[in-house]
Amino acid sequence: MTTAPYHHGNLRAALVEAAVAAARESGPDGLVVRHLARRVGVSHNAAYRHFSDRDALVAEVAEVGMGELTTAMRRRTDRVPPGADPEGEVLAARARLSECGRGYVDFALAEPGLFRVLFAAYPSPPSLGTDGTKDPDDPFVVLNALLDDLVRVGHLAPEARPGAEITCWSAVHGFAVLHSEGPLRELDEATRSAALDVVLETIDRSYGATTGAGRGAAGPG
Amino acid sequence: MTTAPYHHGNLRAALVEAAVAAARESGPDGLVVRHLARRVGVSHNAAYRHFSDRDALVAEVAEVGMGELTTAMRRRTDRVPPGADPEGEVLAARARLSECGRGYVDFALAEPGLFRVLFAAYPSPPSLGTDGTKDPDDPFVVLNALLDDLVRVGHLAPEARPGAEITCWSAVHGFAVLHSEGPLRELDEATRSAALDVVLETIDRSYGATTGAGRGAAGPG
DNA sequence: TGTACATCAGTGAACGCGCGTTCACTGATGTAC
DNA sequence: TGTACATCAGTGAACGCGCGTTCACTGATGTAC
Repeated sequence: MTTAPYHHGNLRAALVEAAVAAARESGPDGLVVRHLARRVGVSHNAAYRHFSDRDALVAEVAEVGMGELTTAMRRRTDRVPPGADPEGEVLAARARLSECGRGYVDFALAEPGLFRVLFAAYPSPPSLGTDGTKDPDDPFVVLNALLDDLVRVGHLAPEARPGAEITCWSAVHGFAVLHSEGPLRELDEATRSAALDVVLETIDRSYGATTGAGRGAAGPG
Repeated sequence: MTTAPYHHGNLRAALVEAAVAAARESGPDGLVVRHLARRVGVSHNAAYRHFSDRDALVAEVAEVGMGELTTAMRRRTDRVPPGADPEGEVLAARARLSECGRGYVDFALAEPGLFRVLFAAYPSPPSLGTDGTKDPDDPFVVLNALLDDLVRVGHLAPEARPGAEITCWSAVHGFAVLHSEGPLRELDEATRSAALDVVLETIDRSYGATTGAGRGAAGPG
């Protein structure tokens, strides 16, 4: 057991790591500079060598969280097998949209603290629409790509495309917020899962109806 | 100008009023016992004669906010003229559901602080489903009644009724949260209004598709 | 290879602030007799 | 009608806590010569 060296060596990274852990445990309120410093074994003002502000540290945590959210979404969309024929492509595109929503909710329920930090510190509005620079780690960019796909394969009518990103985001975000730490937090797992299915089916059915594909196709998932 | 009497006379009500005003201005963080007392012209611990806790005061504010939310919803649904014939009844029921959502969003955007208090202090889950005691001031009860109507007039298939309340709530709540103090808070009024129309049309179209009423009917609103 | 020195990453103590809550107390009120 | 007294609604001071941030400082590091 060596005595602790004077220089930490990687204090900045250690602080971010501790902050992420604290955010997971307690959300934004857990991001207390003094606690993080103690957790890392350093005096409570050493953090100011690496971050100008508490806010700067929070922003870093939000960025990590954003990456994890994107990962959670992609992990699920990537599991959808690509369609073999045109009809299969339609099914795959629809499934990907639903899986994307499930990934979002999964993350919010598995990491409520990180999820709250994300939206407490969310930067100015993300790139809306499909033009402008696209940050591949922005969940909103991922969603837009899936919706474009849905138009491409002919499930969603082009006239119904504008605003679809906000509709999907709203539905899934609202579901996440209400269930993660909101009034529906006590729902049992089965009811919650069924309710999410209903949300996703409702959107899928609506989009199918814009192209007349609504009747008799397989549900999402 | 008379000198202030020793007894306030109606301190409890005055504190609640001040608390509601503070919540409107600054959300949950504005509910500081000491500030409210000063605002009412009373020493900072007099509040404890009327409220056991800060939490008790917050709960009172949440109740007032809940009432205002319900009012905002009903103000809009009540403005929808009842249908004259069966077809008109369908249109009216659909319009009422959309107006209910608009009322919810209206409130969240007009009173972001109160809205946040509402959901920070929301009690255990409200009555789910349609049975159990119904608090007429619970927004969730209002929503459930509108959805039941939609089934009654034949627009929403009975099989699609379960879970519809969570779908609608999620979509509208997510929209409200994202726009009220979330990442979409900077959107201009026209874009926002159009986006809300899209959300409501998406749900309406989906419900119409459950009974085959989807094609060619008038949109919501 | 050795040394002076600038630079950087830490430390300990303290500032200034604000909060919820409690304590012992006082002024006002209203009621029993 | 008058008075003693219980009760209630206030007050001022203080407790205990925790926070972000700053200050003057010290120990370690690495580089120019």
